[in-house]
Amino acid sequence: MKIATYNVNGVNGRLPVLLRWLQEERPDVVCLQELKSPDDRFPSEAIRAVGYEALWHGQSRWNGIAILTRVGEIHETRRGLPGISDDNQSRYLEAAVNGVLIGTIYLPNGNPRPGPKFEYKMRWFEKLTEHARSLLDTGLPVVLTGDFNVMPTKLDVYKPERWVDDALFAPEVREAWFRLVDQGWTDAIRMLHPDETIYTFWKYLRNAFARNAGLRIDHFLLDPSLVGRLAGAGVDLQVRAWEKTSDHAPVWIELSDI
DNA sequence: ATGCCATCAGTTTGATGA
Repeated sequence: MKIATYNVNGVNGRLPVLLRWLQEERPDVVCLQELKSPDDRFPSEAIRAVGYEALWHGQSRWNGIAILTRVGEIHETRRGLPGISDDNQSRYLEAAVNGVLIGTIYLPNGNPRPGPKFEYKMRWFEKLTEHARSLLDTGLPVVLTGDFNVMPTKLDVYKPERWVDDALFAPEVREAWFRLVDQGWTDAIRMLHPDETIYTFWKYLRNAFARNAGLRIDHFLLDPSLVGRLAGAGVDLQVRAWEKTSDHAPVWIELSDI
């Protein structure tokens, strides 16, 4: 089963790119972030026309996440994190799909740091970590994936020295990441590619993609029961070069069948 | 230190992003 995550930066503005990528790569399950669409404008018909059922949790203008599948049904298990009011920021959606519990995440950016947005990011991270603990305790196969807005190590940042005060790379944010991962999760990309420079985001500015001045902020976390099934992982870099593309590229993992 | 570019709404500039 191939599972992908893609921060589309506007699902309606990005629709041609999204549909082309779905048709060319045919991932089985897809998590989307930054829909920037209210629920009643989510393009479910266009997505269904290329073979995918969808579950979405949008809001006007900002945030928003979705889970797509072309294998079986989507059984929603949660929208919004426990302990975080989800009334005005749609950032977490969870569903059982094809025998795996999938939580998709759009973790707050947190800039500027310090400030209320950074405090919100840290609070959100804490609540995610609490919920992740409860997911591990179920013993079910679980994938947590999406835009975590954190570069875990300096290998994940072009020019790390420029990012140490930023809300995506500040020490306390990386510490929060490792508090989460050290519960027993596996960073799937790093497990298969421990030493490679791998980025998933490049600013639109200054020709950043052509210079490979990027960040690795879109991640897959696997619970222990899934680690043995991890058969591949990568980034669909070609998509980032298309016209009217997102500033993120799609990221994927392959899980072998049981 | 800032802008660099791009999304959205909706009318045109402002909030947001990373």
